[in-house]
Amino acid sequence: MQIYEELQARGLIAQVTDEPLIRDLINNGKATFYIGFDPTADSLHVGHFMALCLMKRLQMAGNKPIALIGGGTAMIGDPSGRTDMRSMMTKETIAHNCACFKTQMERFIEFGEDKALMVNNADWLLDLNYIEMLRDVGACFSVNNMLRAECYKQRMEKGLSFLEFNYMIMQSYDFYVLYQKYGCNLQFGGDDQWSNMLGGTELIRRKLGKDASAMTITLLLNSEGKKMGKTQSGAVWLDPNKTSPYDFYQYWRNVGDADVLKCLRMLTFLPLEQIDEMDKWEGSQLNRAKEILAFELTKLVHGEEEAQKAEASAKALFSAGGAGEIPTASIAESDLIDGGMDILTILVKAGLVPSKSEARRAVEQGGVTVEGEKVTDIKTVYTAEALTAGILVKRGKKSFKKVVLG
RNA sequence: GGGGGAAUUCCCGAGCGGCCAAAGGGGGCAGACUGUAAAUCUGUUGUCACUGACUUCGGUGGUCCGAAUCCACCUUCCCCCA
Repeated sequence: MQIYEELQARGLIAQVTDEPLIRDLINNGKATFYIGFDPTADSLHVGHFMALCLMKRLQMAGNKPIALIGGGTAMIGDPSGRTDMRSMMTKETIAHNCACFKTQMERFIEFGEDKALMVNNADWLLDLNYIEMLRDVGACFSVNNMLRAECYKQRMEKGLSFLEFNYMIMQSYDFYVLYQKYGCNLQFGGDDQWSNMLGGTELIRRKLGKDASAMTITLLLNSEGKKMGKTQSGAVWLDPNKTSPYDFYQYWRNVGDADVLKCLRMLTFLPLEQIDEMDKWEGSQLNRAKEILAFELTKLVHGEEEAQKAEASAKALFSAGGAGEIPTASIAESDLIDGGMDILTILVKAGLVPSKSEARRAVEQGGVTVEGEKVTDIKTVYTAEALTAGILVKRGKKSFKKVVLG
């Protein structure tokens, strides 16, 4: 099975401009492709991870990847898929985010001569002259067509600023620059980028009379049609300081039954035959598939060692017996009152709840356990001795911390 | 440029001088049931020194014994006309 067919079988391909052409390009290693990442946060998240995996897959098939960091486009803000205006980011924030992206990407993709390139569109976008730009490429865009684009449609009701309206032109210009500079003949991106990407192929056709292709990756949606990789507290980050490997593992361990197989196909590098085999599993057997999914992804993102730790912790906590590494929270000696600490303070200090009120509720509702014993009194105090030895505090079914003094 | 409307707690959205920490829904969290799933039911959902106190209703001032509610100015957004 060749790469294009594999991507298709994994359900990764959403839309393509010209299927036979793209198939030929990537199956024969003739593509120089780019994916853009706008530095809107200081860490990559799961959505980016999919794109990086795709880069890797294509690279392994002999194609040349270009990772484009949108230091310039981030100054504008992509309106696609958003119902409200993006808040404008300062130049400093953007620069910082670019640096963070760069270090994270280097862990996944090997950059260097003849391997993969990393470029920043700030390098060409920031110095553009407005009038020249308008005359040069502005004439190639039809406002009528742009307004018909899906990504602007939903913003027509809520309002769309001229600034954001220009995003498509900037992204198209990127493709045009990369085509000329590096012979980049293919663009990848999330499916929400489709119209922006078509803008690029159109621009290249008009300006250079050449054909360039575009292909989008299926957005990872759960069975309810919501984007995956998001929790109530925000995105699932790749940065271990923002989302710990354990939490990362747990996110995937807890995906719904209906989504496991799709995630395995789209996100892991496991052979398709193996995944098809798992497809036959049913009911509680799926738990095994979830474990595999969580382990594989944690391994890809944080390394095998961290994945094993996360898995061991999870097993230790959810099934009796077996000691794994449990996330630890330490308490300072100075926080003790009269040589001890009450349960509410412990919960807050351990980061298991955001406030004492919430800690109180958790205890009152019977959701807090210490060393396997349910805590019923909000005034329960733990002595320094007990804390020095370390106590296992459990809040709800899925949050745990080993709390230790020192 | 002219005219009209809006800004409420995580989100949507009631409230229009005291009975408002603010209805209802969504979401979240916890409990029951389970398979660390889904569905369902129950409780809960500003903070703290929690039968009480404190800080919230875009911002700043003001009226009043008392303001999310009234007034002034400012900021932002939406709609209509040009």
